[in-house]
Amino acid sequence: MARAKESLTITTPPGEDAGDIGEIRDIVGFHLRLAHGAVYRHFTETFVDLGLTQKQVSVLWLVGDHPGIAQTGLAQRMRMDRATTMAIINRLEARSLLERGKSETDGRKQSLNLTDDGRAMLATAKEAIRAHEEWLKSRYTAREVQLLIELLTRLHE
Amino acid sequence: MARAKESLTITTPPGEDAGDIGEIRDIVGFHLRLAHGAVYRHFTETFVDLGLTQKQVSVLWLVGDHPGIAQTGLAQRMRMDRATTMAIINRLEARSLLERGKSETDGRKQSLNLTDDGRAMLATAKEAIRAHEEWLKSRYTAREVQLLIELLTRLHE
DNA sequence: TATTGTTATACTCTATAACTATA
DNA sequence: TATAGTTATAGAGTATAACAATA
Repeated sequence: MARAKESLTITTPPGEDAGDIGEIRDIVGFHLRLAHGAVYRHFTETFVDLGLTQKQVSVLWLVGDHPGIAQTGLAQRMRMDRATTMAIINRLEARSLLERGKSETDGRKQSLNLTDDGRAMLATAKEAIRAHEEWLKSRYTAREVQLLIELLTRLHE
Repeated sequence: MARAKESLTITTPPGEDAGDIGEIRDIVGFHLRLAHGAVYRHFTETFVDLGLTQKQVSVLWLVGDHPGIAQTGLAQRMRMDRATTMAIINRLEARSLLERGKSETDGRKQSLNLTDDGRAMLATAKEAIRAHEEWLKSRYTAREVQLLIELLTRLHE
């Protein structure tokens, strides 16, 4: 396992005990967090006019693709718990972008659907996503994009 | 550009307008967010006993590697603004894991250093990080790990 | 003027716990 | 008993704005 590659400044600082596992630059989780943060910031800039967050766009998109989906269905696809899902659905419903209905097959479940405003918003959001993704993909070849998606998928599947 | 690969259920749902840019599964940002979330959750489980977050561990690590670093130095390395950095430093200082001092060369800057408790905590945290990283890397070959780091680095450099 | 630290403020995400209604 | 939704609560990260001290 490669380590201490391209060290920035100090490799063995004073006061370092045992348990040294190398440079922070060798930690995958560190790069994942920085990369996520960078993409999150660019996303926020792109979407500041629409007033939508990453999560909200994902929910709109999934509800658009799966009309009548229940909140638990969303939670599973987005790896969120019920309370977090509630908070996001509440905000989108308050803005009249989607609406809750009762499921016909299971009285416990909700049936989520986009409103006309929600569909229009989703179409606009997808255009913004396209620009955002172009910015993101501009640093990769098409093959590298596929590779990155495959590697990332292994982390959340 | 490949699209509509391994579609889950509905590929062309009713009510879909123009501006369709493909499946949400083709969006790099979507996978990046899910992957980050999965790693974040595992990290939280690993660190629940220590009571440290990703950001807090990263800050301890960087301060340990760069004794006397200023808050702006931390902010640059972690891509945070000053206010966010303050909030994290405040929590760590309140737990006596690091301490603020005045810089000798620039009266505006702070000089951050770990306390003895902070060094001990960092050593423990690095052990936990090692286990966390092994869990993460278990799904990759060594070459894929290097590749993933390189691809992620292009997003935040 | 620019930089650094600080404080105040606000929003989002995340998670836990407890409650209600339904299966 | 288990599942789905709901509500309340809390902590953490993120960002903006305004201010004081220093360069």
